[in-house]
Amino acid sequence: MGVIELEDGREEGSATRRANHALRQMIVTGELRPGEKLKIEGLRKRLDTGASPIREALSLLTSDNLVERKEQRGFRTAAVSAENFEEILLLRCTLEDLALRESIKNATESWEENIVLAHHRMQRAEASDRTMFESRHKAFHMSLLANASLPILLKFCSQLYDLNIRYRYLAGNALNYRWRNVSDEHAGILDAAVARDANLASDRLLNHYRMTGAFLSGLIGNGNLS
Amino acid sequence: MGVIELEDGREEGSATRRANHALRQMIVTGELRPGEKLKIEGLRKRLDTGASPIREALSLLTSDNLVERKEQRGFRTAAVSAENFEEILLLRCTLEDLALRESIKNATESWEENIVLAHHRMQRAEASDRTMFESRHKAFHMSLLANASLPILLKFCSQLYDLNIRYRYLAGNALNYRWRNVSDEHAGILDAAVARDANLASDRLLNHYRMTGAFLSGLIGNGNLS
DNA sequence: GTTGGAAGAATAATCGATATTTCTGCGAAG
DNA sequence: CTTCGCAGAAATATCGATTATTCTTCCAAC
Repeated sequence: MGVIELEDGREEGSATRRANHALRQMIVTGELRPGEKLKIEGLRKRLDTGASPIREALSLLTSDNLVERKEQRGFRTAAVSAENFEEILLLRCTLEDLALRESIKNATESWEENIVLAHHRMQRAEASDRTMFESRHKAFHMSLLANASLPILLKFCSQLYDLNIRYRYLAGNALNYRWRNVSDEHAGILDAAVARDANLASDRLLNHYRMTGAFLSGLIGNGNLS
Repeated sequence: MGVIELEDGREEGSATRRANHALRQMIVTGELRPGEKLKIEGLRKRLDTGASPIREALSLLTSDNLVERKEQRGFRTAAVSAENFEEILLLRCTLEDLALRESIKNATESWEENIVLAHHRMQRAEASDRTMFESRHKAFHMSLLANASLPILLKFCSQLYDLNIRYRYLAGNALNYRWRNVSDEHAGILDAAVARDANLASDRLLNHYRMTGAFLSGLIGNGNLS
């Protein structure tokens, strides 16, 4: 399969897929606020599509814990809370530890090349816009895990990643000043993974999450979100 | 909230919810075979409803890993494989261990009563029909975990439970002869949980899964499914 | 001043029909 | 004998409209 692709091309695919991507992005970035009512008619016009694709996309996002549904009274974006954030952090640490170790256990040359590449792309984007950086940041983290032959686990990790990054967006620019250290942390994780040292890589990865997590927890505790 | 409810009442709710339950049940029990094409028109007539509820339900089940979708060529039930089964087993052991320990950590009197009750109901159903037993078997296992204040984790566990039980249905009646011991295992898990001994409860629970898992793995390896 | 409830508006859920894409089978070319 | 490609058929995806439910407002009764 060679090298992983770069561009996403958000125009391609069915209306349902487009709606799914667009809505996920809007929720994750906080363009749709937590707990906000999601009226079909409004979204239909906003995304210039029919009601069916919107409803299907919302159904998908419901299973991904980004949207909540109440029988006969529609959809709204998932609520946020300190407990929810703590749970996401806990699950990420548990599941990514497992996935990363498995991924390293199966290490291959092409996987190694892919994580180096993903890391490079993330670094290159760091100066430019947030959306691009976040997209590549996710790609980097997922690439670390990608070699675990555990598709369900990877799906859980991807889901949890999206849930987590939403809190980062909600915390807004208060987070920016930390990015310098984060860059070192990423390099450290990459190095350990390339060296195929599972213990070190996992330690660094979990530490990376707990650092950012503790920082975000502080913000959340002070009522800086929703 | 008092005591947990018994009957499910599958007629209530919206068409989408009904379709979701019905399709989930049909896939889990193997009435719809693994990899089988799911044609909207056919299901529409079978469940006597419109295309929209069917599509929404299938979208939900896609996120639950029971249905697979390919762009512009519809839905089919998820494939089964030895690897898939092993992954489900691994994830169940990891996640239920976490959930059970957390549940016991938060132990309360009403939770304790609920697991005793759920266990009793399961035992009472054991002689009667399979569907009823399986429904209560799931209720029992989920009740053990229910006291963990980790809703996302519980959702994952519920999802994995459904994925797992599907293999049990596929293995069919080859499984029946084991139910005698399984009954003892359940009692052991319940006792340990009531005694709030997290280590013992988790050991017994995971052993319970690994026993059934090893047995099923044997059948799967011999090509007895799909 | 508060409560209860009915009429109307808004919205969700569902249906039936259409447009678009994929699948199937058959015949012609190589 | 195989491969290619073009109808015709089948199925998916999507739309627009209808039905059913919930929400809101306002007025009357207490």
